[in-house]
Amino acid sequence: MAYTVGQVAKVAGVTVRTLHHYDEIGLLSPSGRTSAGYRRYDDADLQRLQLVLYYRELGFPLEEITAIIDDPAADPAAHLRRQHELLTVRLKRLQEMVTAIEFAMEATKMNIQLTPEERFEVFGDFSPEEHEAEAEQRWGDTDAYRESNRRASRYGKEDWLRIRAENEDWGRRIVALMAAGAPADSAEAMELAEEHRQLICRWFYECSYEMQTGLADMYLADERFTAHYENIAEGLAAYLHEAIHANAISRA
Amino acid sequence: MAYTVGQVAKVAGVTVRTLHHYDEIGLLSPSGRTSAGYRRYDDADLQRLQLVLYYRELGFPLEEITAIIDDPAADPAAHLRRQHELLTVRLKRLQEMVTAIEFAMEATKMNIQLTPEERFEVFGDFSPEEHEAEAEQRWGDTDAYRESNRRASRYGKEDWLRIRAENEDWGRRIVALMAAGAPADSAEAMELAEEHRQLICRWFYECSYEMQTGLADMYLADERFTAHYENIAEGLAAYLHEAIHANAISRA
DNA sequence: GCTCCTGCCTGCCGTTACGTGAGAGTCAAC
DNA sequence: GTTGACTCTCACGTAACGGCAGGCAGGAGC
Repeated sequence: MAYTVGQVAKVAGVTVRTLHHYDEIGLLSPSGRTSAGYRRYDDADLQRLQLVLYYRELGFPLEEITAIIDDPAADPAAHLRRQHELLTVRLKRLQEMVTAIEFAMEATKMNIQLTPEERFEVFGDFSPEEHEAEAEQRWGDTDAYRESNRRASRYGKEDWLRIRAENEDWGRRIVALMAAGAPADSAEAMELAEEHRQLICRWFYECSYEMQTGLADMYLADERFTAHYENIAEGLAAYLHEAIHANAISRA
Repeated sequence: MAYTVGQVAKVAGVTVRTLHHYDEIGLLSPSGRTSAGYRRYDDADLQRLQLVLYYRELGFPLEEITAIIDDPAADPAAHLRRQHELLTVRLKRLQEMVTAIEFAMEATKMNIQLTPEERFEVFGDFSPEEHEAEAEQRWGDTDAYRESNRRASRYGKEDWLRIRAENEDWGRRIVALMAAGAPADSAEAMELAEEHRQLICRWFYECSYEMQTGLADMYLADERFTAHYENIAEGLAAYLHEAIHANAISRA
């Protein structure tokens, strides 16, 4: 099968100019021409173009792509493996960025200031080791946050006022309970932990017990989140942490 | 806190030249200068830079970024939500590419020719509807394939010969069994289905029963994969399909 | 006071991967 | 046999910097 520039451009989702350019620089020269000088691409050309586009999407400069593809030591399967590897690396990077954004979202929701280093953690010298497992742990599942923001983006001023009111009401009650001396694993405290979870469920995302305990751990582990709760009442961070864990265990 | 260009560049992971450029085009002008003309960036500038870098990473042209950031209707939270959305879109796109590569890998492993359309499916007018659920279903879990190729990339010629031998041995036995008239849900057929799964486990990736049934479905649904098995023996695709399903049910 | 080294400044030209016409020939169809 | 869609080859334009030149700034050590 032979194709014209236009046809190739259409099926591959690139412009004719791009194909001209690739011809110019010798990255992808059509295997033939018609008598009138029209470019004719065949199946092998398409295969090559596919490789080119994948490597391009992966951010390689065209010159390098030429070298990679013309490398006689690399068979098609090797290219696929290589691209697959590179893709998964990029995937990871993107997931890191998503996590960073989610972290920032949670932080601003709590009125927490980020340090410059944290702000650019994901850009600067990214330390892959640390993020690898931690990032996934930190929020449990990113689908949840996706859902959260899909919902949150639709809330108006009224909704936010209502959320705040519910939240403050809950805050007052847990502070009162703690002040009254009820242990964190008492039925009342656990009930308030359950309310905390359901509040998240109702307004933001489906929050499992597992995810809630993850949040609880973060409230203690990250001092800025700790500070948020300690600001409300001394000892609240630890109290809430224990109540959430106790509740999760009892419901399991 | 005030920072010099060099400090900002270092913490943000960009070059000094880039900051100069952003200043030139008015995208990010430092809030002040020293008496000697040195640029002085403050925390607000850093915050703005963070926004810039995120949008840049998302592929926006700088001019557009200027417009987006200077939009008075968008508060910080709105930016975070927006970036989060964009990121998840990109994430999905990347995952699609990974799936496409995996599809191509499986196809070449089976010596199956791809049509031009399939080749560029992921590039051309991507139809989001179709891929959304299907892509995830097709391979069950992409972690598996990641593992597969991490391992496969380390195999040498000897390994491949061995894999081929094991595979052909298995092929001969299932063909013989089918020819002997043993039903697909017989203990012997199910045992060979189990071997099929363990062959994948041993050489490529941890293949759960669920994933194996996914593969089995594809062997029937995609006629090129069907053809592969039908080439070995008539009715083998369906036979294997049923055996795999029967085996999966009995082990559940 | 002088030197040295590092960091910062402002031009200004180079580069990559195309975009965007201009002007002209080509091809299938009506 | 002319229209309209498609193709060709120059050729200049562009975005987002990279890289270098030539020249101050400022603290450290002598």
